[in-house]
Amino acid sequence: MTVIEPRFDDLIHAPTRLALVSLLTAAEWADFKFLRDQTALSDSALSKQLTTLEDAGYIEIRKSFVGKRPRTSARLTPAGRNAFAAHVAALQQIVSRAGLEITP
Amino acid sequence: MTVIEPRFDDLIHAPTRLALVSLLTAAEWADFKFLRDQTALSDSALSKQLTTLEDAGYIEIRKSFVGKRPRTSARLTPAGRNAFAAHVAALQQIVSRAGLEITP
DNA sequence: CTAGTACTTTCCTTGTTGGCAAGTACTTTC
DNA sequence: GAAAGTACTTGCCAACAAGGAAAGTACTAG
Repeated sequence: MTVIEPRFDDLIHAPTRLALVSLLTAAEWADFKFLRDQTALSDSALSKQLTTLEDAGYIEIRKSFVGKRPRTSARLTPAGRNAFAAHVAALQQIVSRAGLEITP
Repeated sequence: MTVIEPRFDDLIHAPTRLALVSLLTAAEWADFKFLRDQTALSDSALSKQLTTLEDAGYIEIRKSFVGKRPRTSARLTPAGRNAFAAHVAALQQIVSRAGLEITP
């Protein structure tokens, strides 16, 4: 059992990328359209954010074909999954410092 | 028992203000120096952020004197406390959608 | 050959942040 | 009593991030 050390990550913290990464933790490969619809981002905005996350090493992008149509999918890399978990731990620390109860 | 409806708050989400507000939830009145030291912000940056939070109605600023020296303190308003709780609930929703557990 | 799909890239405008420096209002020190 | 220090506040500015619009790429479909 590995201990996740809290680490606040500015790249992940930004609202749009937080949403993206959280969507990706749930799924394996998620495709462009799905991410665009879930996040309500424009094609160009999504494309840019995916590139940013890819450059950071947090996601992997796969380009395949479905029939003859191109399909772009993304999934978290282990590094991305880790960074997200570490960021969540950091948020948790902030929140618990605040003395708020969290009851799901 | 009041139910807190999740509401993502961009004003609170920004890293510096998230830190500030979380510090304020723990304390009653917190003074300028304390907040500046805990957040590692410059005087000017802190002053501006406090004004931003005050304008939003999230904090209250009190100016008093300790001996002959001025002392600026801040505390959350009920609205601020609520907004923070609602934002935390929103974050929780994002995180839980990701299938990660939060245990305080 | 024109239109459409599925993105990507460039250009540009807008908004946010923090640094730096000057300002305010006193108080303390030399 | 002039200069320096405390405790902030405000104005100006440069850096950067983010998204819209539109053109570009690379095919496929009609």
